[in-house]
Amino acid sequence: MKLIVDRNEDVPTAPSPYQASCSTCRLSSLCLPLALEAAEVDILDRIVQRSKPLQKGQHLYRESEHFQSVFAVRSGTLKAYRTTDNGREQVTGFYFPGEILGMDGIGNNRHASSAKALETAAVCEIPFTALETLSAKMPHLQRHFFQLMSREIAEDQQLITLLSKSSADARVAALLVSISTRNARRKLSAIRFRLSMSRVDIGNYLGLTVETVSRVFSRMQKLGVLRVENKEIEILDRDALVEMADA
Amino acid sequence: MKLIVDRNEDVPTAPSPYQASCSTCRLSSLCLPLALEAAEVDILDRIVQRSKPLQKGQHLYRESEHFQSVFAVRSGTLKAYRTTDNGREQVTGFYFPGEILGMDGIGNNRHASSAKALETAAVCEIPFTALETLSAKMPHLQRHFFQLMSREIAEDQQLITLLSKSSADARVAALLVSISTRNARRKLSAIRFRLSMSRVDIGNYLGLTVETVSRVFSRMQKLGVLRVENKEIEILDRDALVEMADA
DNA sequence: TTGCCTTATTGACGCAGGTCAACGCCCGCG
DNA sequence: CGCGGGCGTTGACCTGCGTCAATAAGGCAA
Repeated sequence: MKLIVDRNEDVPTAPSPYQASCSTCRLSSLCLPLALEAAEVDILDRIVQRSKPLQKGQHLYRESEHFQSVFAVRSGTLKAYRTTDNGREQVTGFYFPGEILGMDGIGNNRHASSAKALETAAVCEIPFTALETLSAKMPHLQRHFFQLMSREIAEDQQLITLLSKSSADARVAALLVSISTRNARRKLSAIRFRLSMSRVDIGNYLGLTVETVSRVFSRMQKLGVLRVENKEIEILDRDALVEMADA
Repeated sequence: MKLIVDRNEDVPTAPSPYQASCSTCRLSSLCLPLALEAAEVDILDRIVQRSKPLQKGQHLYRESEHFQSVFAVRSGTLKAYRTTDNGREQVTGFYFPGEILGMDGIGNNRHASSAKALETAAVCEIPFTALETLSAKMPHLQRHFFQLMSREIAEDQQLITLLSKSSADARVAALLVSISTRNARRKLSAIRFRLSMSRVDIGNYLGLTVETVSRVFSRMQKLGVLRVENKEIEILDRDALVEMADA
């Protein structure tokens, strides 16, 4: 019985602006504005909606809901997941600040996955029809959005390869390298960070059980590759980790 | 030493037209023209290039090659695959007539995978910059292409789920159901067809060994779900197959 | 602070599917 | 038309990871 919690899971629709604009956003160099000129950013800015932060556990959207917007993460982390016919969950991705999610909903006007905040998180909502209209007028934007979608495809293919061919050690190593790299892009430490997702989520994403994930962490710690303290991770030997990731 | 074969693997660049136009193509209802009006199809037509068919084993493009075009399959089957750092191959998809491949190359102007003909195959080449230009002018086309990419993402996510959560039986069942459904879309038999890919390719795609694929086929045959005769497949109990696909 | 509940770790054991090996059957080539 | 090499099937055995279970360690509520 999670009635109380469920009641709390709706997406907030507060209208007030929570941040000035894309042009002042410190993530603009990684996000949608990336390829745009100042004047264009201002126009983009007008269609972007900002709302009050999501609390941990709140949904941004749910699978099979009507698709209307894609979202850029401003702060916090979200996970995307889908529910299989037989009721199990599959985490399909983790999204960090500067990254775009929701693009899997364009194809059928329905979200193909659900998105949930793993911690308090703020997002920018980008109504898709407006983005389309704008894209037709701004070639850079159109191109950039095609590229973002293409990269999502390429990343999914990498995950497919990982799931299809790699050992438990390699999978965990690959995830850690990925998080480390993405942190670096955001000018955060590539060697020390806090995992915002649970072991269950990690296991689910990587096609492993919690127990296996836990054992891999322990093993890597014993080998001196990592220091693990609950959710805090320190990468002691990045080369070894990269090595493990493709074994 | 496969020198002779390799010399034969280059993409043909013959200039002569191998088919009249998109408007007369019997696949136009599934392919890019899908969302377009007659006049628009004619314009699209002008950028599409047709060339001489690929022979079995020939590459359409190779991983990390400069990206220039996406391709629509006109006849035959192709497989897309990537090579991992440690040299193994991962098949990321099979492409049948009416389907588009190569979209994973847009992100970095480099093909993220290789594509190879599994049998004699004809494709239409769609130069991407021209497609972009056209998209900016034809909202239907832009929208349709966004949708195609989005669906590719959603399909990859389904494969991720399959690889992450399903048994060998379920994986094979899911592939057969997928082929069956796609055949139906093309007005071909959904219950009897010829597998254009080898058992190795199937196993590779599904994250299984050849031996396991073979055993699953035998098992399904014994259960009366399939009739397997070399590459010829007959689905005897589609419901059972669908059932198995999400177990 | 205490207490409860969720999350993580560790161990013992079993099994689905990988590995290794042998063999049969297509099919293309001479 | 016969022969050779890849492709597919089947069997026997092995192993990495899942499963089950017990315990520990956070973390949030009151």
